[in-house]
Amino acid sequence: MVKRSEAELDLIFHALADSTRRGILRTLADGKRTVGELANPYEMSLAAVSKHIKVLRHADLVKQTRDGRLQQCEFNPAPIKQAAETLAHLASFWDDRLSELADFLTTYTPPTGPDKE
Amino acid sequence: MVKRSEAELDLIFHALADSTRRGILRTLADGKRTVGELANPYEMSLAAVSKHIKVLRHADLVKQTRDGRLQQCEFNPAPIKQAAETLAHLASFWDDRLSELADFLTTYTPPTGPDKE
DNA sequence: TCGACATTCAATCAAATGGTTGACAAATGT
DNA sequence: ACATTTGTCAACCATTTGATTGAATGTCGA
Repeated sequence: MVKRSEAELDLIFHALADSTRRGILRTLADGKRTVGELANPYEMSLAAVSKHIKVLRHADLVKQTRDGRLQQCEFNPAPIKQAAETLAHLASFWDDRLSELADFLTTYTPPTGPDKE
Repeated sequence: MVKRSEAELDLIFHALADSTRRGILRTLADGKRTVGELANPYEMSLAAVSKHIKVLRHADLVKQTRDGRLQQCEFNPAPIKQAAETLAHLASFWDDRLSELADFLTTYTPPTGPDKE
């Protein structure tokens, strides 16, 4: 029942509309990663990946914190809920399942990645 | 379990990343509409809305058929399934609910709109 | 057949996107 | 102090997006 603005949904869906960014999110779903670790699999420059991460941050899908000279990125699933609500409402069903979804996501804690806390 | 191409997901999420297009889909979720009916609520030109619908068609979210001199637009929820699967997988849970979702969507028939069949 | 209606197409434009490179900054190691 | 590592920023470029307007297409009704 979160009051979701259309502008937020724009940011979220736009962030998801790129396979590189979805790939980053899939990696982050497994746990925290540094920007460098996230950039490694891709052919493009580090700066390009950094910009993709910035888009994800702007959509609040990724939280980033400095850890020494590393930037630790963490998946934030909360906006996914908004996206899922939108899809669910579009299909106009499933609203009973939605509360479970919301509960799960608000209590979700990502697994720890290969990095040390 | 359908293995979907990243390119398709690009199209689907991109189509969803615009509030006008989401508005059009919400209207269509209620039943068929003509291009003109869909365009009416918006300030922008008919041509602009026509192009938005084209984007939705390209993502296979809308089917369009000619009915006399009218173009009837119909919501196709199947791609929503792919988007939902992606979100579900990102949150890495929920996979048991996914089959219900898939079943629902593949058998889904939209309600009839204010137009006559 | 003529004209009104419904929609698309074509040309155009400003703004946003996604990529590059090089300069910069912050933390660490020697 | 100085160089290295890690990442961001700024400038630049090509392409795409989202909008407009006006012409073109197709269909119906008189």
